[in-house]
Order: sequence, then C-alpha cells, then structure tokens
Amino acid sequence: MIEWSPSKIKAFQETLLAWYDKEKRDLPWRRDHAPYHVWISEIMLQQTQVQTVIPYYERFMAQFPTVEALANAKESDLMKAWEGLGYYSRARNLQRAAQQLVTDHHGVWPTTAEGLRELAGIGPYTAGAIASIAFGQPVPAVDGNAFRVFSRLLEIDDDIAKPKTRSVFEAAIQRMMPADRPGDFNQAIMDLGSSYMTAKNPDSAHSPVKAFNQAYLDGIEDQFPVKTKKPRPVPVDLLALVIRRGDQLLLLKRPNSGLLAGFWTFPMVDVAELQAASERDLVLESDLSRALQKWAMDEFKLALTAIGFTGGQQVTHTFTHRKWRISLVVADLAVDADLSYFPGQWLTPKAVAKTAFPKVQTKLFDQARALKLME
DNA sequence: GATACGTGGGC
DNA sequence: TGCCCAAGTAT
Repeated sequence: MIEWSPSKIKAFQETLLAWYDKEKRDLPWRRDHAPYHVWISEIMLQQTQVQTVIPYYERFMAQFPTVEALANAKESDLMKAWEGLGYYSRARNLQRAAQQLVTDHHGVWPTTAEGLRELAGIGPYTAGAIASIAFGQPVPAVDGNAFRVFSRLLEIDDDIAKPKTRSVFEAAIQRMMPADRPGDFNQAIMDLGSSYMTAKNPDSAHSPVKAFNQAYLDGIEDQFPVKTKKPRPVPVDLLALVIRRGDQLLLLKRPNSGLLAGFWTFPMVDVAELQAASERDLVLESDLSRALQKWAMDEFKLALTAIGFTGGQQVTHTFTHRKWRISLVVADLAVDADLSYFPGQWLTPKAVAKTAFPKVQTKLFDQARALKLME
C-alpha cells in the first residue's frame, strides 16, 4: 500500500466532501441524524441493497417510530415487518438492543463507538457509522464500500475476507478522517463505492477522486480489492410434508437457533438422513412412502391415511451456504387422529397472510397451490 | 479465525 | 445456471 502526505489527505477530503455536498443521494434515513434513524437504516443495510431497504425502512418507521415502540413490539409483528429482508437475527437483535437502551441506559444513547458496541447486533462497522453520523465522532465505518474504495485508492492488497485485515483499513482511514465532518466523510465513501467505484464495471474515468485512485492510475484497478472466494452452497435434498386436515395445514416451528430460527415451515425431512436411517436405499416410491409413514408415525404418533409424492417440480432455494432441493409430499390425516402430542400448529388459509414466513416457505406454499394441495 | 446466517439483482 | 455482490455480526 502507499502512503499519503497530510496535504494530499487534505485535498482528498475537500474533493470528496465537495462532491458529496453536490451529489449525495436523497435517502429516507438522511432526513436527519437521529441515532434511531441511523441505527435502523444501518442494520437493514447490512448485506442488503439500498433499493431493497427503502420500502422496509419507511414501513418500519411508521410502525415502530421510537426506541420505546421497538422495545415493546410484539415479536410476531417485528418479524412480519422484517419478512423477506433475511438475516433475521438482525431483527431480534434490534429489539434486544432497544430493550438494552430502555432498561440499561434509561433511553440515553451511548455516543462513542465503544459504547455502541455493547448493544446487541452492533459490530465495528455499525458502531462507527452511528458514532460518526449521529454523534460526530471521528471514527471510520469500514464496510464493503470502504474496503473496496480504499483498497484501490491506496493499493492495499491485504485480503479483505480475513478479519484481521479490518484493522489495516481502520488505521489507514483513521488518518484521513476530517475532524469536522466525519459522518459525511464516511457516507461519501459509501456513495462513491456505490456509484463510480463499484465492484464490477467501475467508472473511475469519471470519478470525482480519480486523481487519488492509485490503482486506476496504474491501470491495475481490477486487482483490487483482494478477496478470497467463498465455498459454493452445499446441495441438500429435502422432503416437505404437506399434512392436511380439512383445509388446514400442519406447520412446525423451527429451532430457536440456526437457519430460519423460530420460523414456521412445513415439516422437512432430510433425505440423506432418511436414507441413512432406513435399512437400504430408497429407490422405489412405495419404499419411500412406507419409510415416510414410519417416520411420521414415530415422530408424531399419528395415523396417516395416505402419503405419497405429489409429482410436481422440485422447489429450490439457495442460501449463502446451502442449496435446498425440496420435493413436496402430501399426507392426509385421519379425521379421528389423536392430536394430543402434536408438536406443531394447524394453519388456516386465512392465517397465512398474517404470519411471517421465510422465502423458501412461500415458495413451498406456491408449489402446493399449483398442485392443488391447498387454496 | 473460520463458519453460519437470507434474499434479490446483475451478468 | 452459477457465481459474485450488497452499508456485517455472532459464535
């Protein structure tokens, strides 16, 4: 990496902030610098594009306008508000932090990055963002944009996928923070990273800071940032059970930790586990049907009158680290089945709209409707 | 320090 | 499709 002189740093600050003053994006969370507004927007924006966040942010603020409202919200309402945004622990941590603010801090915000880090869901980036934007603290906010922008400006070739690299960038950026406008500086870097200095197809030739972009000037911009690749999602084959009782469907609550924690979905069976548990490979549908029936009997202590493949296309859903390939299987319950040990809940068609579901479950609902398994 | 954790968009 | 990316954090 290269070093900049104090005069060059000063020139960069002035160029960047002049551009920001003229071209900054008009975003809903930029109407003021209220810590609550900055905070909610920053959490929503984690790993999520601005265009996606805007409508969620507007609805969220209308529904939960204050820290107190958020702290006292029903979890089901909160999850419904967050439905579709992903990384749902963000929403749960949001409420925990709101409760921390109310109970531990008597409603008074910590104003330093270190203090903000104590709140649930606030890591080094978000702490820096809130401290600088809401409280004027001269601290860096190192997100993907900052990694990308400064790796090119300074030709920093440390691997940004490695946690310890963060400190390299924080140290470099700390030296450049303007004492008077740290929040605008950090936000200007983000705007720069999402306009001229994008990950793909950057337009550095027209960038307001092209004269400071060492990698561009050297014709090696495409080499920055350095980032090791992540492994591809692992395929997992699953069966989703559409267990019916009249017009109602059985849903199970997923564990409170792990993937899609706490959400209600169709009962899911891992095919590999099912096969491992059976005496031999399940090749014929009749074999699978018997195995499933045994599984259902064992797990639910319920009598099933029928169980079998539905025939439709597989539903696929890809997460960051898993690729689910799901086949629907239908089962109709005996009308006099004993439900006393039932580990789930029956969902009426009407209730579907009021409950928060993860995307994969809405895909399963769609497929079930297409197969005439439900309304 | 590596891995888990959602979803949508671009090519 | 598959792969990468998008204002990261928790464990």
